[in-house]
Amino acid sequence: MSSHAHHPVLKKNQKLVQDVLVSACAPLSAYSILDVLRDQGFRAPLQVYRALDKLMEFGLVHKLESLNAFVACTHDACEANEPAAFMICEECESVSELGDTRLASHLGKLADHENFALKHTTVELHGRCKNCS
Amino acid sequence: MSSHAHHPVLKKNQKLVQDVLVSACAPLSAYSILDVLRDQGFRAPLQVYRALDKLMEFGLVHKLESLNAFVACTHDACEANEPAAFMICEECESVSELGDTRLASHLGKLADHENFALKHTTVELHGRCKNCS
DNA sequence: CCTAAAAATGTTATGTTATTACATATCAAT
DNA sequence: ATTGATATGTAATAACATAACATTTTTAGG
Ligand SMILES: [Zn+2]
Ligand SMILES: [Zn+2]
Ligand SMILES: [Zn+2]
Ligand SMILES: [Zn+2]
Repeated sequence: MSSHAHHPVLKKNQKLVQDVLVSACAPLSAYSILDVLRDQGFRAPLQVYRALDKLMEFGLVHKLESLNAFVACTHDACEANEPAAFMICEECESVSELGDTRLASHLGKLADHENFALKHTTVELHGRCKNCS
Repeated sequence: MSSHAHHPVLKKNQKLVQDVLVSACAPLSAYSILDVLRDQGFRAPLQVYRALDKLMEFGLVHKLESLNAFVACTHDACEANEPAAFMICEECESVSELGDTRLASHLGKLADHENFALKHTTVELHGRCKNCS
């Protein structure tokens, strides 16, 4: 009974990758995911990357560009190009995803002001989380 | 007669890499820089990466995490952890570096609010620039 | 149901980005 | 000159990502 857009039923590999990311307590590289899924029959990186591409398309997974790693979306699933921000703790590797409307709007204005047609934003904050201070 | 902090004299390799980036009209990967500098005696990636590390430390170069590529700073040289934002055109590959004080302050507040000790920010906006629309 | 097109998967090889490890050279301060 | 710190040279390897092609599964029409 979600009030949100309907997302396609996940295929076998997509579901496996998604489950790994949801269970993880930190962002995982594609190759880490591959290692976890060897028991389930995964053999090659492409199996992971293809699943990740779809999951990102569905807004269920995000890539952290500054880590070359992936996390499950902690919102109900971000819309395709909705800008999110990530706070990444360098101590405990925890990541929290922020859906900050004002940040999104600020970035939108910034782009507008330069006549820049914004398609996608990457916002990643590195530092120390509350627990690690 | 700059009013800014004094930056160290660049070493030979650092100067070579810096010159390549300043001349470039788009972000360059480390391996592209290596190719350009083969004539000047560069042989291995590490020569480039070491120079880049120092240049980034000095605030003279920034890494675009979403491209795995590097650009020369277009400000007088960013302070170590000063947050900058980059607008990256997916059509012409041009990059413009924005020093937006309000964005920086907004990200600072966002972090404070979560008791997050902010060390470094990555803000990269992808889309189409003014000229390409 | 049958079939054709589209999407997903399997597999191998390769391309691209970044670091480890260790040797040598240069520089700066006693 | 001696010493310690920084910078450089080089080879090998690790880590991240895609190309190309074959096969299977899913989906939608007839
Ligand atoms: Zn999300
Ligand atoms: Zn932490
Ligand atoms: Zn800068
Ligand atoms: Zn452009």
